[in-house]
Amino acid sequence: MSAMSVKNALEDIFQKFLEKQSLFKNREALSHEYLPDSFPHRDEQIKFIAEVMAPALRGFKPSNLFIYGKTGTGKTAVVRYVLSILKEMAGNLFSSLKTFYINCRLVGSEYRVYFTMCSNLGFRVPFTGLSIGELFERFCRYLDESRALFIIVLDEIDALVKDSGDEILYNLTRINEILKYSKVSLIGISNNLKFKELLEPKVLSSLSEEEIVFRPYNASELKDILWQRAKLAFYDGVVDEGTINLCSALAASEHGDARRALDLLRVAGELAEREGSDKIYERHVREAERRIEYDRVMEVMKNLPLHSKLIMCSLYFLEQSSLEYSITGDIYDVYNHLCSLLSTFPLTQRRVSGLINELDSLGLLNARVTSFGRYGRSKKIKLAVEPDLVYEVFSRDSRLKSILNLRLEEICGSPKKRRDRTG
DNA sequence: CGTCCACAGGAATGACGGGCGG
DNA sequence: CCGCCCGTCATTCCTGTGGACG
Repeated sequence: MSAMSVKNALEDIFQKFLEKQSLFKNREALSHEYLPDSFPHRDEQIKFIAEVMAPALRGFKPSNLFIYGKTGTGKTAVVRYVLSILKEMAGNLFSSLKTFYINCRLVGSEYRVYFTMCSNLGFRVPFTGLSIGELFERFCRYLDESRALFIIVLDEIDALVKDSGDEILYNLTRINEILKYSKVSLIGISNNLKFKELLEPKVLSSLSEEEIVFRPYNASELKDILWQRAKLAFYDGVVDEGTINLCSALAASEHGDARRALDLLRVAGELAEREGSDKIYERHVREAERRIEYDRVMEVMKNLPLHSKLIMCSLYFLEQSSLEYSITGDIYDVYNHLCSLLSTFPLTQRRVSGLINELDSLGLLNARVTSFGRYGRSKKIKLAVEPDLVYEVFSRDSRLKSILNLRLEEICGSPKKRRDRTG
């Protein structure tokens, strides 16, 4: 193709884009960060949280609050909304009310939580190097110097506790005993209920002086939410009843995740727009569903460390055999062979077992412990994604593409005798 | 009913790179 | 520069275990 015709083609694309009426009036209204000014079906929760937090307006410390509910049930949005109004009103009064919002999954460790809060206060601390005790003392000092009422929101708090323990919560719940001029109140947000079992009773009772549950939305509630946003996001006539119904139904079947529903609608809108359609049809929603999953898996797999990739590869090979599922030992065998093909030192089985669990929680494979009686106890493992996807991602990896076209027998030498596991 | 497989998964420990304060 | 502590990843050693088989 000559340079000229490339240019023409591009101009054509841009021209068509300009001529086309966009379907979106305001794309932002469907994004995760968008804070609407009303929350359908969350009146009760809003009222409750507001009542718990209200004492802050008079400078009293609100009770600690513990919130749980699955992803996409509006916990984060509602809390942020209530706090933003609260701060607004506090600003009109005397009071120095400050809030921290920490997403524990992103922040990750006790140290980094304190670090983040210190930074938000405008104090510079080394981002590593201090002992936690030292950092905590400084943090307390800064809080006291600020002479304010602090509300600390710890979102996805279960992630923090799961790999850092509940020490940080213990410290934060008794921080008021240390502070002279400031007060701290905590809001913990958790995705799963079982989180409570990980806490010591003392911490738990202190953290959840008040407690509230966000139930998943059902399909009809999701519909209301989607309509609210769709009217903001799209021009009239772009979405119809059928589109909204389908999005809500799909999201409702996955534990009523509103975020999911909004994603579906947004991506479906983008697909429809790109196609030049004047409205969103069912096929766009269906395609959006595939697309979202595809993107997610691609993104996660692409960024996997080498050995996790090798584990995925091993499973990919094993699934080409007639076995109904694989177990840890199978994977470790193949994995070992792959390592020697790539002249890499294999990790221990203990570590591989751990990595398999991590891949499971990433949703790339399904692993569940099963007893085979006389034949031991292991994990039944299956791919949770399309094998073609595995192939596609790894064929772009310079280290892996050389082995990806091998067959199982070529890797393990003679086909290993395998116990019958069908049925 | 006990045995024993093939691991699970906890705990302790270590290597390593980063970054402090002195 | 040193000594210390951090988080992360990995190893080593370990005890625990559901249930088919004998």
